[in-house]
Formats: sequence, C-alpha cells, structure tokens
Amino acid sequence: MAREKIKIKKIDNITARQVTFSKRRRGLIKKAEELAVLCDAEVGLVIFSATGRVFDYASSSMKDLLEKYNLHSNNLGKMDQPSVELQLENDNNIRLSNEVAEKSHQLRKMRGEDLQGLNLEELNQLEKMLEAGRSRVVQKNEKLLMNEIASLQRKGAHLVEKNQQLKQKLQLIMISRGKKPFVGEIDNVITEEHSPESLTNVGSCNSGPPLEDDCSDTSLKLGLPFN
Amino acid sequence: MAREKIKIKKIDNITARQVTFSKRRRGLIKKAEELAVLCDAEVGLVIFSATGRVFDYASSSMKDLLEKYNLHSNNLGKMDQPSVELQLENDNNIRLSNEVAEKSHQLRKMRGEDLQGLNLEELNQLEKMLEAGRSRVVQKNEKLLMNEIASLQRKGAHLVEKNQQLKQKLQLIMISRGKKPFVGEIDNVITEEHSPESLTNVGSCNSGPPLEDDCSDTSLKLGLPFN
DNA sequence: GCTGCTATATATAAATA
DNA sequence: TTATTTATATATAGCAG
Repeated sequence: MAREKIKIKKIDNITARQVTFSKRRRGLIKKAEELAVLCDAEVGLVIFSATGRVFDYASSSMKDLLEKYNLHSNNLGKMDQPSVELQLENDNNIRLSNEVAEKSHQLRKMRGEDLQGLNLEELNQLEKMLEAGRSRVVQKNEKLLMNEIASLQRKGAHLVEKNQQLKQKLQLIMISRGKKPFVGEIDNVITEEHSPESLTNVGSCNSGPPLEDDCSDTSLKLGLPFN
Repeated sequence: MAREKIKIKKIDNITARQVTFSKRRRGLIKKAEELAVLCDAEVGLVIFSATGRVFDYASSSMKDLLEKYNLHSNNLGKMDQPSVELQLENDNNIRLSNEVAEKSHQLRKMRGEDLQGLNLEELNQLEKMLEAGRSRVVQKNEKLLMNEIASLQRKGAHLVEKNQQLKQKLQLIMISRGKKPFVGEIDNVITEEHSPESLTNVGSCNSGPPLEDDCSDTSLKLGLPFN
C-alpha cells in the first residue's frame, strides 16, 4: 500500500521486515480498537514477533475475553470433562451463559435492535413495556426537579428570614443611636420596589407580619415554580 | 476512510453499525493475516459482535497461541493456581455472574424499576433510549401490518385472475361441445352477482378492489379440475 | 529500532442495487 | 442481508535522517 505494491509473502530483507512489522502492528491494533468502539464489539488481539516479543490489545479484559472465547469454542467443539466438579462448574457456566444471552436479547429488543420474528402481539406488548418504563423515568425526573425546587425554596425562605432579622437589628441599632428613624426610611432602603404579597407564598418559615423582603432575586425565583 | 470522515465512537444507526462491523471485521482479519505472513509473526484475533457472535483468526493454532500468551502474561504476573482449569472455570463463573448482574440492572432501569441514584442527565438519556426503542418497535409493527396487507392484496388479485381464466376455459369447453351458449348463461354461473366490469379492473397485481370475493365456493370448485 | 516524508495502495462510508 | 460502486480517508512502502 504505498510507493509500490507488494506481494503478501514473507519480506526477505530483515530490516524492512522489522520496520513493516512495527508499522503494521500499530495499524492493526488501531483498527482493532476502532472496530471495538465503532461497532460496540469486543476485540482481543495477540501478536508475537518473529523474535518472540509479545504485543496485545483487548477492548476490555483480555482474560475475560479469552475465557469467553474458550467457552464458545468448547461448546462448539469438544467436550471431555471427567471430573464431577468440573462438570458442575461447567453446568453452572452454561446456565449463566444462557442467562446472559437471554438478558442481552431482552435488552436488544428493548432498544429496538432485534425485533426479528416478533409478532404483532409481542410488538405491542414490548411497546407497552417501553412506554411504561419511559413514564416511570419521566416521573422520577419530575420528582427530582420538584425536590430541587423545594430545596431552593427552603433556602430562599431561610434567606428571607435572615434578612428580616437583619432588618430588625438595623432598626434596633438606629434606635439605640437615639435617632428615631422614619419608618419609611428603612423600608425604602431594604424592600425596594416589592409588594408584600410576593412573600406570603413563600413557605412556612415566614409567619409574622408580612415584613417586606429584601433580596429581590430570591423572591422572584422562588415565586415562579408555584405559579 | 470514505465518503465522509467519521468520529471513532459507537455508531448510532443500527444498520450502519452492522454493515460497518461486517466490513471492518473482514478488513481487520485480512490485515492480521498480512502481518503474520509479511513479517513472519504469529497473530491471534478474537472478535465478539454486540450480538454475541464470535469471529476469530489465528495465523497458526489458536490454542497454541493462547497457551503461549498465557504463559507470557503469567510470567509477568502471578502463577499459583491449584488447578488451572478449576480456577479458570471459577473465574468464568464470577465474570458471568457479574455480567448477569449488570444486564439485569440495565434491564431494570429500562423498565423504570430501579432509578435510584440516577441524576437528571442520566434520566434524560434513559428516556431518550426508551423513546428510540419504542419508535423502532412502532415502526416494525407498522411494517408488519403493511406487509400483511400487501400480501393479502396479492393473494386477492391472484384469485381474481384465476377466476377469470376459469371463466374463459369454461366458455371454451362449452363452445367445443357445440352448444353455442347464451352469453348470459355463463356469466350467471361464474360471476354470480358480479358485474363484468369488476373483473376487467383486476388485471395484474393491481391496487384496485383488492380482496372482494371471487373465491366464492362455486368458482373454486369449478376451477380445480382444470388446474 | 524509530521518526518524517511522499506517492500509492487499500480500506471503507454512503449510496445504490 | 449482501454486493457494487464511488469518492475519500487511511495505511503504508521505500527513503532519508
């Protein structure tokens, strides 16, 4: 694949062979990885150089992969365990393998990826199941959102309360200075343009006389979710 | 490497993913073989598709290759199993059990039965997946229905055609008997309550009045001897 | 043994049959 | 599914450091 086309046979020149080995080895591993990622496949690759060095690639655990592979080739090939224990283990493996296969299939169906051979009845049932699942997910989602809102609301109410306390302290201080303040003076500073009603909505922490509010941002944000 | 550059991430479209898997799998195996031949290396390659099918390539004996590989990796790691085989089986059990657990969990999530600890992002993604699956199921369902309809239409059209042929044969027979039949006579026997026009529409595999009847008992019975 | 550099050979994504 | 076709993207053979 390059300057010249080459025949697929052992490269005579040793140096060239090594260079090619190095390049192609990396290329092969890259391709293996791409296949695994692109197609959601499991890939295991083992390479021994002529000099005996080992290189490998595995999309997941090479150990698991090879065990899985052995299992398959065993099932498709020979069968010869005398040991009862081994036989038991093997039965277990078969059972588990079947379970995995079954669940994988079910998952694929739910993803709509393997609907081969399903009849109308089964398809309808599947759709119902998906719709039910979706509904639950959506509910959970909404619940989460509501919780978040409630939490924010609590925090907001808390801030309102704090603010009110601050306001009272300020009043006390001003009074203690001997200056009896105009009522309107403080209110102007603290409540700005808000109307009292906006507070009554905001949670139970606030029971007293609707003492205006303070951090306008908070009350605005809090008010929205409750319509 | 083609019409468009793609990102190396799981291909969303199922069909495209399968096609790509098929192509790249072959490409990868070809490259593996070339590496083995050109550079006098030993190469072993194992591929599991997402559906669980196995593909492999080995420049020599996969068994030998894997044993050699295990030897190497063991040397680089640990080495102390009472019974290697038992250990392997046991590991396999653990791995399979984990796989079952994982898939069960995934299934439960898709059924909306175990959404504990999922955040908003994850819930949204799950919902998207469910919606995608449902959409595919619905599509498949519709396709099935359309096929059924089309099939029935074809059969109907075919019956109509047969019927017309039978009618012609019967006419010929009656003529050959030397009895010039009343036109009305045959029509009455064969088409029964049908007006002649209803037949002329139904030429080949049309879309017109699909099923109707035609296969009235009478005409069918008449037809049999001539087929 | 690596690089980096081309000019080519291959692989392959999409569209199509 | 599977195969062909096409336009492009990649891989890489042969060199030079």
